[in-house]
Formats: sequence, structure tokens, C-alpha cells
Amino acid sequence: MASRNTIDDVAQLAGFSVATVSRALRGLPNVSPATRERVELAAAELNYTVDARASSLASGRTHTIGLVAPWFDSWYESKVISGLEGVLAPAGYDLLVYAIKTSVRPLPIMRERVRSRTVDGIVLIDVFFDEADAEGLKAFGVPIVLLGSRLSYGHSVNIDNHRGAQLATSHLLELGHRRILYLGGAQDTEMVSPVSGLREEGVRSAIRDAGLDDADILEVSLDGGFSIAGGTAVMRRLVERAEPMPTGIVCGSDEMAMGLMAEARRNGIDVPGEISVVGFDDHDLADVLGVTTIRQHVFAHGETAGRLMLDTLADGHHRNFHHVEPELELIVRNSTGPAKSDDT
Amino acid sequence: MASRNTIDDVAQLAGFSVATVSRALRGLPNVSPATRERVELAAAELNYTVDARASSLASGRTHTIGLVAPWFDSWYESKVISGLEGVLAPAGYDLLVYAIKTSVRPLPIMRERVRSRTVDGIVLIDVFFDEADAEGLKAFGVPIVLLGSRLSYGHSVNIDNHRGAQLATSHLLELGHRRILYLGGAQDTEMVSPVSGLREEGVRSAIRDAGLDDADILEVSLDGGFSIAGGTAVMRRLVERAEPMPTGIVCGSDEMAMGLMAEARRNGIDVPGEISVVGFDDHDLADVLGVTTIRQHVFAHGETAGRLMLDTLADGHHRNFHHVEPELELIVRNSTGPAKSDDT
DNA sequence: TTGAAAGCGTTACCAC
DNA sequence: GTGGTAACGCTTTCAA
Repeated sequence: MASRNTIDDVAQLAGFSVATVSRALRGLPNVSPATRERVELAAAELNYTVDARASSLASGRTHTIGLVAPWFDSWYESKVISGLEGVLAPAGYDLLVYAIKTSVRPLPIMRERVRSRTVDGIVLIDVFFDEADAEGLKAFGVPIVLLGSRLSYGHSVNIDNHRGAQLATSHLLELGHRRILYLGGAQDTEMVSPVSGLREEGVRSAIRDAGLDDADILEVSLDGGFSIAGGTAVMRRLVERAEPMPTGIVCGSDEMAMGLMAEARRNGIDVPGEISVVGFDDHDLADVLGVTTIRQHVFAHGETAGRLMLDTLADGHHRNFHHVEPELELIVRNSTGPAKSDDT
Repeated sequence: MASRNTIDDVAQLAGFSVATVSRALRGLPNVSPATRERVELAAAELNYTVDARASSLASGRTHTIGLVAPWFDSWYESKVISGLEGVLAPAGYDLLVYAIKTSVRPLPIMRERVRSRTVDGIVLIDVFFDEADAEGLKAFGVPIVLLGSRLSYGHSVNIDNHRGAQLATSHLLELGHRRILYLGGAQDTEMVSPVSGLREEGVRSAIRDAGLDDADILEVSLDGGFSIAGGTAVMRRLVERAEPMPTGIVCGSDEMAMGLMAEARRNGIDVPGEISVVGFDDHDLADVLGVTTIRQHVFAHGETAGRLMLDTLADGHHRNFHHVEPELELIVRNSTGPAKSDDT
């Protein structure tokens, strides 16, 4: 590769100073049309592109956003990335991804990895802080957007987990189900996620609201790790144990629901004949597999996060935080049906 | 945010020159142990981190790898990212992601998006070039690793698509299937992918190798877009048309297979009783749903790509290209079974 | 409207 | 083993 052309080369070819070239190329005012044209021509001829590092060093802005998530190989994360990239790229921002795995204290790791890179902003997916850490986020000195959680510092895009679980549970209750199980997760990671707890509470409150006795009706919440394999494992345990089966199951994710349903059928248990299952997410395969679920538009969440970031970057308001609460919706498919009357 | 500390601050506090600080902090030789310790202490006290932009500008290395893919919200891409990030991060490399959508000529777009960022290397997933473009890749002047394709310029991690399809087809033939359909895809994108064609040819050659007449046996290849929805749509068309159903179907992806199987069952068609289906990939849900498939370890592909990149970066050999051909394996599950004898 | 020059925070070369 | 000091390629005052 011939060593890349610099702004000096362009300046020389165009017959102007580097200052003028810089202004002309960035579309700044105070450049005569004729000059701008000559500069652009020269730049094109030399196949010139600004060096982002140099530009960033001089200007202080990197045009790069850091995306931090526990991992990237789940359905949820992949949707968010896509949504985010889709709005950042056209605005001239690059996306840098950091997986922090499952760590109890993500903040130090984040600092270590993000600080030196000097990103213009940070988006966090499902990284959970307590309020004490909010100060730490603030110390990064760049706009923060949280996805899947909410804090006093930073914007957020966060669904109402409690309500989602309520929606799912009410659906089961209306179908006549009385032995209901909530299947949460994430105990196999070190990361302290409040999500499962919120959803469990939603299940409980729906049951109470229906005038039914919580203790009498809700089965123990088994841990399903939010994953396909988790759902499978839990169903296996349910089959093996002595107690009577629940007739309605609320799962914390569609992937758990799918794993669970597959294992149920493998054991000759009909869904929804014998057991009704509600998932959470509206995974791409939920439709195909007929999973009743609580729909959230994850791709759109990513876009929203991106837009919040761009807006903040544009007008420099690091103060007024927006907290977006995306819609949730019950989508009834074929994994839920009326409870058998003799089962109540 | 108090304005960040620079190397000068550290130098001052430690009582050494910036040159020495720089060396000490990077673990370079020619620094006395005592000095190194004092410098490190000072750095820690000031909470100092090098500014990557400045460092990169001065050294010429960015410690950033660009990942280019048509999109990021598919199962395949998300696995690759994870594998890649998992090996790059510990080595101190950041990962910058670029979605180039589906474009007929990805090279200009790549140049536009990647050049100015000055990445140290580029990994390309399922971006397809002809040999004429190889020169263009070379012009980037950084190591290139291709995933899902192979070119004269750049390393590659690329399965033998032809053989994979052969494996799948042979399995069906051995089960006695004679009316076989290959379900390819990607015509709904502009991107010219050779993958589907290679797999189709694999199917044909397996049939020929079995001494059967290609023309007589292979049904038309319908386009399934490699997606879940594509699989569903194709099965719907199969049901609606007059001709007799194939008894064995080779799908270009598990997602297509899943969509297709679900739609088949929705139409009262038993899988594998009436139709046997083989997928491709070994998607996380393939096991759960009992899809017979051609397994490829996509996560590992990402890791391999990362390692190739790091090795190249380490010893600067931009010449000797490695072409890794990962293993493929037939995994028999419950979506395939013997052809009904009266059906042959 | 244009240009000169001072940074931006490092690294790397060359003295000492 | 340590310290000066030019780069690195750009942006941004400040003058003209």
C-alpha cells in the first residue's frame, strides 16, 4: 500500500492551506464555493480520507460508540446490535463492542476497557448497577444509555417486567389455570439481574389481583437460566418429581419456553392440552413454533437507544435523562389453551 | 469529569521523563525495576490510562479489528462475533462492527466505512468477492480474514459446502428417499452468494454418485432465503402445488428447516413420517427440535478467524495465507427417517 | 475568505 | 537506563 495521502497532500494539490482544506472537507461555512470545489476535487483525486485518530485527537470527538453487554451470542443481543448499528452508522458513528461476560462488578472491567478508547458514548445492554455505581458511570464523562435497566444517571430503554409477567399470568388465569409455575433464571451467572425477580413478582401480583391465594397456587420458581437448555432441564425435573404438574407455566424467555415445550412433548405431555406455556420476547421462532408470548420489539429498542445517544451527542445535554418504556403485548398462539375442567 | 490525566502528569508525579514513563508502562526493557515501580505507582494513583488515539497516532497501530458482515441479527453472525471477540479482547484488541447490508459491490462500501478508521485488520463474514476484487482488499494494507468464502488474497475459514450437502443427501438416499428437494436461498438479497449454488451442486453430485439419474430425481430447487420465514413459505408452496411431495428435503440452513417443518406439521404432514428434513448449521435449537443437520462449529470459526488475525498481526506475514477448512459432521436426529417403501 | 501556527497525547529515535 | 524532542495527521484559534 502506498502510504496514505494526508491532508497536506490535498492542500498542496488544491493550492490551499491545510486549514482551508479541513474546513472545506467538513462542509464548514466560510469557504468560497470555488475553493470548496477545488479541494473536493483534489481530495477525490488523491483518494483521501481523514485519519479518524488524528481528527479525533485534535477535535476531542471519536465518532465511536461503545456497546457493552454480558455476551453477544444470544438472540436478544444480536437484535439490539443490529438496531443500534442501523441508526449509528448513517450518522457517521462506529460501533465498538465489548463483552464483559458475567461479572459481579462490571464497572471496573468497563473502565479498564472503555476508558482508554475514548468513545463518545456508551450503551449498556443488561448490565446491572445499583445506584451507588451511578456515580461511576457519571465519571466516564460521556452519555450513557442503559438497555434493560434504569438508573438515576443515564438514559434508559427499559420494559416494565412486572407488567409483562402480569399480562402472561392473567392470560393463563383467564384460561382457568390455577397451578401456575414461573420459570425465571440467571442464577447460573454471577451477574445480579433483577429482571427475573421483577417478573416473578408480576406473576405473584396477577394471582393476588385475581383474588386467589398466592401461597396456595404458585408453585416454586425453578431456575431455567433464560436459555434453551435451561428450559429443557427444568421440564425434565418436573417430569421426574412426585408432585402434580403445573398446568400453566410462565417463562422468562421464549428460548426457555421452547426448550421446555420440546422436552414436554418428548415426554408425551401435550402442549397446550395438558400444559399451557407462555414465553417472553417474541423470538423469531416463537411464531413458527406457535409460542404464546409477551412481545417486545427488541430491534426497535436498539434503534431507540441509538437515537437517544445521537440526540444527546448533538445537543450536549448530559442532564435531562429520558426513560423510555417500550410497549409490551400479549401474543396468543398455540402453546396456551383452556385448563382441563377437572384439573381445577 | 475532571479532565483526564496525561502521561505528563504521571511523569511529573513519578519524577521521570515521559519517555521513561511510556517505556515503563508498556513493559519495555531498559527500565530499571525501581523506576518501573515508581512509575506504575504514580500511574495508579492518577488513575491513568493511555489515550488510545494518541498512542495509535504515534505508533501506527490501532489495536482495533474491523468486522464486516452483511448484517448482525442472525444466529450465524452472532456466534461468529462472540467467538471473535472472545479471542481478540484478551489480546488487547477491540472489535469494531460494520454492517454493509446486502450490496452487489461491497468493496466500495467497505472502503468508505472502514478506511478512515484505520483498523489493524479486517474480518469479513459472508462477504463475497470475485478474484478481481482481491486487489482491492490488498489495497487496504492490513491483514484480511475471510469467513465463509475464500480468495487468493487473505486468510480464510471456509467450510466445504459441496461436501456438506453431499453428506446430507447421502443420508437421505441411504434412508431410501428418491424424491429429493434442495432448498437454497439468498435470492431475496442482492448479494451474490455462491454458497447456495455450491450446496445445490453437492446435492446433485451425491445423487449422481449413488448411480441415480439426476434429472429424474431432483426436484426443482426452491428459494428459501436461508430464513425461517423462507422455509415456511416454501412448504406452503409445496402443499399448494399439484405435483407429488418430495420425501426428502435438504435445507441450506437449520432456520429454513425449522420453518419448513413447523409449516409441514401445521398442514398435517408428519416429519419424518412422510417427509424427512435435513438442515445445515446445528443451530442452538436444532437439538431441541430434533433437526437432523450438518454440524458446523460457528463459534469456533470465529475463534479461528481471531487467531489467524492475531498471528498475522504478531509476525507481520501478510503473505503466507492460511486456508482453514473446518470439519463438518452429520448429526442424525428425529427429522429424518426411512422412506415409506411404497413411495419409492 | 484564507493562512500560520499552536496544540491534541503519545511513541520512537537519538543522545547522553 | 534515562531524557529531549521530533514526528503522527488533524482541528482550531487568531490574524490577516
